Amino acid sequence: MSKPRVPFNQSGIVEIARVAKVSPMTVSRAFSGSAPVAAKTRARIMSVAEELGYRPNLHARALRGGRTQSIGLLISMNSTPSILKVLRNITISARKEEYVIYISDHLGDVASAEQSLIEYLERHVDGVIFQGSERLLSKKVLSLLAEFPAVTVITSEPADLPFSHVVQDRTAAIREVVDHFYASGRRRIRYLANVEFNERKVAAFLQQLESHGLSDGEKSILNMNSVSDSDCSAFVEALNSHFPDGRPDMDALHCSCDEAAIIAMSWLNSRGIRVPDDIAVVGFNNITIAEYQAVPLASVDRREDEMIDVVLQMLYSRFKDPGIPASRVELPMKFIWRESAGS
Amino acid sequence: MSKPRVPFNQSGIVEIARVAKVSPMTVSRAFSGSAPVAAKTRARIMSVAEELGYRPNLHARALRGGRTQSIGLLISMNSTPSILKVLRNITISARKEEYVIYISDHLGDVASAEQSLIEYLERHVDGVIFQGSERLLSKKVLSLLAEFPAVTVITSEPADLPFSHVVQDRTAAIREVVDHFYASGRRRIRYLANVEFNERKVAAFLQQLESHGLSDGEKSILNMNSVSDSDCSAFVEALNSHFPDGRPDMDALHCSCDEAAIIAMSWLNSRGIRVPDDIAVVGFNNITIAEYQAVPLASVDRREDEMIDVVLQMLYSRFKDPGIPASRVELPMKFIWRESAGS
DNA sequence: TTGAAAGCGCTAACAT
DNA sequence: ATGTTAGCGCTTTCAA
Repeated sequence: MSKPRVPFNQSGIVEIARVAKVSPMTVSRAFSGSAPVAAKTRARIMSVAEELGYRPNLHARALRGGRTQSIGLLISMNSTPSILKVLRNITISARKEEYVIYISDHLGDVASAEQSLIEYLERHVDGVIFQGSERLLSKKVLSLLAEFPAVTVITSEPADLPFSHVVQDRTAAIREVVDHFYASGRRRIRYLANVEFNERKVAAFLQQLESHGLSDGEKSILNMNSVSDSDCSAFVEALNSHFPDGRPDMDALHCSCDEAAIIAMSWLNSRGIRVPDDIAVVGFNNITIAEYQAVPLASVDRREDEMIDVVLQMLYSRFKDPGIPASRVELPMKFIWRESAGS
Repeated sequence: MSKPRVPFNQSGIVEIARVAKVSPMTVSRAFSGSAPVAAKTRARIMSVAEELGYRPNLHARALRGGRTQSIGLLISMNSTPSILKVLRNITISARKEEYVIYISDHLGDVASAEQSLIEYLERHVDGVIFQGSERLLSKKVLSLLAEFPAVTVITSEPADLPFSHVVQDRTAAIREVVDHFYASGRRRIRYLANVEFNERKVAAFLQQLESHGLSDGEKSILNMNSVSDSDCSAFVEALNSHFPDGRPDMDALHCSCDEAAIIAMSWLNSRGIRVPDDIAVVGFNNITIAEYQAVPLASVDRREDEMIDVVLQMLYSRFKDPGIPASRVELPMKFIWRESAGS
């Protein structure tokens, strides 16, 4: 934590002013355009600035009380790989609007989320994009969020939030999957998921089974210990432990992520079980290679592209007019049929 | 761009000092520990701060000339999906050390990289992590990088850089792949890649073929128009256009990414061609599901975990001691054998 | 152990 | 069109 003896900015506005023989204020105006400056003066200022390698100090601007042109992202990078696309698109779009992006992972943990938000507050970001489950929206987190000039929340559970938010409902798609299985004559339908992390999805699945009179109950759920979608060994272990004899008692399998589904298809294939003839398989998240598996994998599309557009629009419109009321957009995920789902 | 009439910090150090009836300096000292403060005074200050909801203004600190506790990341998020793990690990590790992360995508473009670096300079980040090909390291970019107190570069081409850097050499692994194919009796070895984006990899591949006296020359390269690893339709198109009759004239195929390899395996499989018996396949990047394909996919591991450790260590050690000389660590990627590569 | 003064770089507001 | 003043919140330096 040593402090540099030399000031950061060897040539600030004051220095330019001195060399160009004008007042600092005129230099400031020449850069910001906040008031007219004689063309000749401006030219002189610019050439001096150029020569001196002037670079504005954004902290001074921020201290003075203006916008910081920065957005804080608080997300989990341990969920879907598709979060990378989200990140990239937000970064690129924000940069076009001259915003800089801070990134932080809340680790699925309230304390961690709070800490990041406090950090963002101390850095006076203009806005925050928060993605996480309802569980993370503690009272404290909500009150911290309320301190930002602009907030957009991305969540999968319909909540009643005082902020603009996008709801990526997953349950409708899960119901679509169950309905599809049912309509094509499947009756022993199973769901492979980490029950702890997927409470709502599991509940929706079970509920939809019941609506068709298929109440195998807990037997329908194949629990697994995966922590993230890239936790492939957990998927294999789950299959092995649920079906130690390699003869699964089911005719349809929905998985909570495509990675699990792909691995399930391999697992079945190597045991002489045909997909979709013997067992239909549907994944989740619609990762790019799903479509290109030996048997194209049906999945559920998150509609991330639409989501990103909406999120950024929400944020930018609040930047423009802090007075507009919080809005809410629903972007339910969509079942994407492909061969693996069967007829 | 409206300016708030109300100052950001409703209760800064000055306000606390007023209420606690001490000087601002004492409050500052109570927080920073830069000088002893009577226990009783400190307690009073802390309780007032708590009550007032004090939150330090990091811009004021930065303006004063100290560290900003921030690191700028300049990378491409459009290359490997494994960049997400890199991002996540850097973010988490940096947070433990009380650094905040800025993220920016250079889009593979020099102008864009320059702009991001200037932005980071204006925000006085303590350090920069740059990942990109040698092509991006223009004179201007290098001189901008030189302005930061700490820089770490991640590159795949051995370069002579004045900064600490990690070299992720890919060519050694490609040579290993070719050698393996050759050793197992394959003689019609092909490489599926975007030639434009993979010049060095292609060169290494061709060179190694020649070293074995296998000079099919340009015929060995199956060019494709993919822009990124998730560009799956490009992979299919490439296969279709190179082998319109569905009877590929080869016995071994190396692909520039695992996604392409997985798709190639499906493509071959659906044409009755067996992997690895008829054609051996090796991917690149060792994505998590590679191992779990119907035929486990051989690949090349990037050693990202090791890389991240080294990169952060380089940065942190320079934070501690700005005087230490730039270092360089080589982490050549490694061929990972699995069934798809054949005996 | 505490306080007073000064200034980091910038710009709103009020002169001229 | 340009200049002057003042202050954002913090911490270094010097003084008590």
